[in-house]
Amino acid sequence: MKWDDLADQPCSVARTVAVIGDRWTLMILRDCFLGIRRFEDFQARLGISRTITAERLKALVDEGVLKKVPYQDRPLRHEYRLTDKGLDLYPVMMAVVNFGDRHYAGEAGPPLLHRHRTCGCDFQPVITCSACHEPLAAREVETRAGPGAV
Amino acid sequence: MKWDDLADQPCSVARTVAVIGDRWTLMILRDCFLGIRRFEDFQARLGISRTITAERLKALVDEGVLKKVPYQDRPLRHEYRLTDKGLDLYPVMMAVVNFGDRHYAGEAGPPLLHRHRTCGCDFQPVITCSACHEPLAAREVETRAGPGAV
DNA sequence: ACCATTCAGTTTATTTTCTGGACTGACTAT
DNA sequence: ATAGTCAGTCCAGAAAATAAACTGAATGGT
Repeated sequence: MKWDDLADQPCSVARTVAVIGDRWTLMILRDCFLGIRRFEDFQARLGISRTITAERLKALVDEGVLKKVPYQDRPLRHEYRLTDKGLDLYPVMMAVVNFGDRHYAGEAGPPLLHRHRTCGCDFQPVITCSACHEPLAAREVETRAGPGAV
Repeated sequence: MKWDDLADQPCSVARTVAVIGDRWTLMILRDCFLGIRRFEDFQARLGISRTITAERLKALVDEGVLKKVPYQDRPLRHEYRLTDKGLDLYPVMMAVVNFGDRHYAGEAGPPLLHRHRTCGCDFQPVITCSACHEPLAAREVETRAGPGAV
């Protein structure tokens, strides 16, 4: 299978992975959620080739995950910001962070802490059921074909 | 930067992405959560080269996300199962699925439904704050250096 | 005994992608 | 005039992915 064919599968994972399922794309998104906006900053922080930085940013813009917003004229320059669709990736990011914190944090603890402004506490993300609001475990879930199945 | 250098960064996203941040690895994990266990089944479902299937499965085993369990002798054959560490990736998967359902489901609706056995309802995953149990929004969160920072 | 089939890979040659480094172009600051 | 900033593009070589064939251990049929 080719990478682009993923987007055509009747699977929400495949369709999403076709967009964000790439090491550098995920790292770019991490930086976006940390407030990075400019090409040179992505480039410097990631330490990857400029070609890939440019290509991945363009792909994310084409997908509607990021948008280019001008921040100066003469010379005209743009910065990259998360769209509402991009912000919807926050749960994915937090789930990834949480996994890293659990399994790869050193003895010192996690490299970053997250504070919930609303309640003022440092937190871990907890995934819950939209129906009963209880935390979800993989083994408690049954999957079956939905309306959009082939 | 090289791919392997990611794992050495003081960042939980980078460390996790070093393990799962690859299109085919994510697709393999999707299948694991759907109950696929055997090499030939992964291979057939994904339609990717056998080389990559073998290499990715091996990497996931080396990382402790999957384990090889013999299911017959003569000839000795193994199947791949999620470890407890692998099951910890469930929130990541569900977050990815949820994003796909929101943004890439056709008019018919999502291709798969998830039912919470505990409460009996179809659900969407909701990410909440471990402290106040309210749903989390990206804009309500502040990030700062934690104990494991450089 | 012989041949086909299953399963889990490995090998190989070719195609695709990624990399580092140099370069472009519009402008500002000294 | 010269250097510097920013956002890229271009290029040749290196690395990774691909399809397709092959290996090897065993079973099942005739």
